[in-house]
This record gives sequence, structure tokens and C-alpha cells, in this order.
Amino acid sequence: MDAPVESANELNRFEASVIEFFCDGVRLLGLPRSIGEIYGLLFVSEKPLSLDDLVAKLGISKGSVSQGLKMLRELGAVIEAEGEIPRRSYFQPDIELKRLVGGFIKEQVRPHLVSGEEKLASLKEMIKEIPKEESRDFYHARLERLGRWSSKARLVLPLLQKILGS
Amino acid sequence: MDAPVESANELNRFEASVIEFFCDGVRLLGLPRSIGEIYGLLFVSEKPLSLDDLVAKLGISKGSVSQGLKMLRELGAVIEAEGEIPRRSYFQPDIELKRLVGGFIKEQVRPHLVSGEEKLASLKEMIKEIPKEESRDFYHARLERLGRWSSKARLVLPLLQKILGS
DNA sequence: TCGAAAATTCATTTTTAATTGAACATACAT
DNA sequence: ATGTATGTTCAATTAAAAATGAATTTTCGA
Repeated sequence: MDAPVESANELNRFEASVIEFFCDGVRLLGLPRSIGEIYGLLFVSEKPLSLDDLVAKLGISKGSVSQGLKMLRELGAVIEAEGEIPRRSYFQPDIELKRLVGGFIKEQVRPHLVSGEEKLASLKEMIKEIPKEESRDFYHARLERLGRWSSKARLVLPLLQKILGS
Repeated sequence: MDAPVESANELNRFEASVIEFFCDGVRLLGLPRSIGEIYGLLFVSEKPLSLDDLVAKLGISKGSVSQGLKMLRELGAVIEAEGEIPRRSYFQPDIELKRLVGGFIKEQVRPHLVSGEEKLASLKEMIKEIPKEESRDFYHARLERLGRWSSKARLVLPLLQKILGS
């Protein structure tokens, strides 16, 4: 019976630093800290971890981990895997930048882009009801500009994914 | 003496909608709502506006507008302009997507990228002190991966700016 | 089909970020 | 130099976002 070299439920200094690194990273993306903690720990772990493993090692609530894993799965940043105990879900990170970025664009960026275009369309409708022609022309020009921004974004996103996939 | 068609200190429906549009936009970038309000109002205004104009029309505090303008100037999203009353600063938006994105990358993205690379370097140092060789190899592989992500980011940012400038 | 383990949900609490506004600083005309 | 208009700062407040954890639902093995 050998004593474990390292407690199952405490982070070593290196793990903690890597997790901190990811926390900084996800904040830049506007995602909650817990997402960075969960992905970070999975990223430095050799074996897949269960929800309870994550709760124990990170010292955060089961609710946070459950919600965090849900979002990470939706983003495609985390995938299910086989683990020690049956009838329990285990997770490991997807570490392909291409897919991480793809998932982020699909889940977080595109929906905003789409709803933005809808709002833009409704703004164009509003213009028609403006009496003063001079103002109408100015507003029209500004909305045209927004439309071009949106087109550029639509052009850039797939290009970005292509570049990252190389 | 003609009555103004529209009060100097109240937003019309169209202006309010455009501002809301920009508020949604800046939230995606992780910037405070007030930034979206200020830039949005400048964007729908035919003439440059002063700090007091913005306070009056947006109904937010002088402090917020002052800080917001400061950040927008640093981002290069807003530039100073001539206005009606002397001895008062007026502002207008820079509406070139190229420069907006450039400013955002320079001020908000690059600093994070740089500090991330510094942290990565210090993580690489930490690895050396890990006794178990097996783990050291695994950790090393993971940090290599992070390094490649960082390189990709460095490659993509200038490319992005180039594409948007066309 | 029952029971217990596993996972999720969501109202409440806690934490973090943004806004406020009064005090302070600056610039400028007289 | 002095007074006034303009603009900034930052401690205190308010608002928004995230985390918690008890209650609930789901999932399987027996």
C-alpha cells in the first residue's frame, strides 16, 4: 500500500500557475473565471477528471463546475472520456487551437453578429420615417458604414479559422 | 428666432436605437456600457459634441463621460475636433474599422499577449524543478502547445489588420 | 421498479466591475 | 494675479455578473 506522492485534492504550485494563466486568458474573452479554472486544470492533468475531481481540486462549488463543464462542452473545448469509476462522466480538454477558436466563434461570436445584423435591418427601416431629408442622408451613410463592418466580419471569421488550422 | 426642431438634450428614437446597438457591440469586447453609449452618440451625431453635450444627451455622469472619452481617445476611436464654443473640447468618432480594430488590438489585446508570454516563460522555468521525469515530459509538451498558440496569435493579428484595411 | 449515486437547476448570496458626484486641478480671459 | 469655466480624479455607491448549495431531476444497477 503506497502513499500517493501527491494528494488527489490539492493543487501543486505548477498546476496552480497554469490555471491562473488560463483564468487570465478567459477573462480576455469575457468568460467567467471558473471556466478558466476548469479548462486549466484539465489542461495540466494527465488523466481525464470527473466533476467531483474538479470540485475537490479547485475548491469551487459543484454548481459552478457543472455549469462550467456545460459551457465548455458547448464550446467544444472539453470532451467526454473514459475514467476509473464506471457510471461517472470524465472529461478531457480539446487542445486543438483550430477547434477552440472555431467553437468560440460559432457559440459566442456568430450569434452576436447575426443579432447585430437583424438590429441593423430594423434601424434601416426606422430611417424611412425620418422627415428631414438632410438627416436621413447622413443616417443612411452611417448605417451603410455599419453594414460594411458587418460584411468585413463575415469575411474575416472563416479566414481566421483557416489560418489557425494550418 | 426659430424653435429648434429637436431638443438639444434628448435622444430621439433612432439615436437611442443606434446607441443600444453599440452598447451590445462593446459588451462583446468586454468594455463598459458607457463606452458604447458615448461612441454610439458620436457616431449618430452630425456635428462634434462636447463633454457637456454627451452628459446632457446621454443622462450619465460627467465622471463616466470623462473617463469614457479618455479610453476612447486612447483606443483611437474618438478624435478631437472643432466646435461651436471656444475654449471647449469637442469630439467626433473615427469610423474607419481598420483603425478601430488596430487600436483595440494595440491597447487591449497585445498587452495581454505580452504578459501571457512572460508567464509562459516563468512556467517553463518551474518545470525544471519537477522531480518526476514522466510528469515533466507531459508538462513540457503542454507548455509547447501554449507556445504554439501564442505564435499563432502573433501571426494572425497583423494579418487581421491587413485584411480589414482593404 | 426501486434506490442510491451523479448531475443539474436556480433562487440566494457573494464578488466584481461600473457609475456617481463632490472635491480637486487646469487653463485661460480679463 | 484673480475668478470662472472646463475637465479630471477617486472614494463611496450602485449595478451586474458569477458562485454557491440545497432542492430537484436524471441515470442506471440490482
